[in-house]
Amino acid sequence: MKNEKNKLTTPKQTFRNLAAEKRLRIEKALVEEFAREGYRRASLNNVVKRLGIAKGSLYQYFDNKEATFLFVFERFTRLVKGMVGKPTAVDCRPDNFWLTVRRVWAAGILFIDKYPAYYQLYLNVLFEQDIPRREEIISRVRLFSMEFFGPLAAAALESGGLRPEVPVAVVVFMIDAAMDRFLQSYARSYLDDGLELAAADRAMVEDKMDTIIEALKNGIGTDGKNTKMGA
Amino acid sequence: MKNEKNKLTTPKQTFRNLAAEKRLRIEKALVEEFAREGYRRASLNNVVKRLGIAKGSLYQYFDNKEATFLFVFERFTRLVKGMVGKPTAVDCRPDNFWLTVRRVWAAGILFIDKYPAYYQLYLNVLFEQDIPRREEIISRVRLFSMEFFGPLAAAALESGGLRPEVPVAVVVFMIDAAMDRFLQSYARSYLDDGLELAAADRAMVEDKMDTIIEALKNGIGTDGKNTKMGA
DNA sequence: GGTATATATGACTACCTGGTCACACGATGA
DNA sequence: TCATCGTGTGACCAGGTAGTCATATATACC
Repeated sequence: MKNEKNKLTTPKQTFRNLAAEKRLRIEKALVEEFAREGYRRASLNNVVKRLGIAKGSLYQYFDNKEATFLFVFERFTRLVKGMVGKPTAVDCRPDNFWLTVRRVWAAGILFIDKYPAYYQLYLNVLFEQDIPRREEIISRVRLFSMEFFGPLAAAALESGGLRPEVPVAVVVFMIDAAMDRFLQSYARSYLDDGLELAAADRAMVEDKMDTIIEALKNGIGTDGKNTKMGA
Repeated sequence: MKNEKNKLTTPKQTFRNLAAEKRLRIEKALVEEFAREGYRRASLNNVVKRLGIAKGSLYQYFDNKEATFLFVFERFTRLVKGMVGKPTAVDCRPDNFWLTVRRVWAAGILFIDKYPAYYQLYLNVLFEQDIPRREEIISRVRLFSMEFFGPLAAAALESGGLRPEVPVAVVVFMIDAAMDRFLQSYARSYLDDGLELAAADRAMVEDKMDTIIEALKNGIGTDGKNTKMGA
């Protein structure tokens, strides 16, 4: 996990020679365009127009449209790993599994607040077809969550923190499903079914999150009370 | 709920005069195109080319691209309500809440098997921007599920089938989140995190579904055993 | 100054899109 | 035979796209 050399793409030298300020301005314009329009519909004409630079310049920075996209997506994965990796690296011993879940979840909310365009970009990637190197791209994020929660859940199961009759894959599935849907509802109000996250303030959002985590933990039904105690 | 007159759109008379066989051929070509490409990128040029008819003909059947899309989406909602409405209308008394959940869920799986292109179309609608009359369209399906499960869950809560400290909105949220993610994983293997639904046969898929429903009911944790009994 | 190199430019191409429209076709009825 | 009418046609239009390239400009070194 140390070799960061397996990049998706590298901008041209010309781009790397640019002043940091200009580089950031270009990156921002690109991510905004891809976030708003998705990959296919995004227009580099539009990007250069808003940036006030010539079309040819952009092609001196990147080989083609695909390269611009892979560049901003690479930045996205870095931002994600920076925000999710940190709060969980502190203490992720198996006995506080749910604390970790809560922290990752909260980090997701924070990420959306801080980088809404990047999250939008990610959603577009998830559900648009013909994205360049799609499988590779998605697996970089999805499998990150899977590889992250998987071992954690396995350890929690081992130490009796999870019901033994529920397979680890199902545990990860349910947490991921609830978290993803929650964050999607948070970021895109029209996907909200009744939680009304868009209208809620920070404290209310975290409160709803906690309610859901509790419901994941304890279940929402009453008629299946055969909770076997593990270890 | 009886007046079916509030249609999204109506094709032109010319289309309605067509032989049923040709109508179906056109509908099939349209839904396939929208499923594969989403709304914006879908090409009517492509559709007429594959159908072997002239561009002008299509515009004698529909006013514009938007009308073709709304037409196929309308068919989708009808198909959905036909498949989900039926198995649940049989007996949806509050005491078999989980049975209803299971039936709707299974109907979803069946729908994907039977009309994969229509489901794909739906996913595209969910996550693409600038879809014509988007909010109206999404609410027709999303709220269908919400308005359907909401009262059902409220009744189940009333009769003691659900834990009283979990709000109805959270119950609906969790079931919807798990079900949606499950169906998405089933339909699009690249969204599958570890359930491996694409490689599973019918019995295995239903088995995994049941495991998840059980986990929703009873929870996946062991440390929160304060299950109050309601009524 | 001069020269070489790196960067900026925008008109241009080739191609695609949704939509239009003048016309062709064929059947029906007088 | 002529006229009408519903239907089928595809060249055409305006406008969009990704990508190119000869040219202009700025910078750096001598």
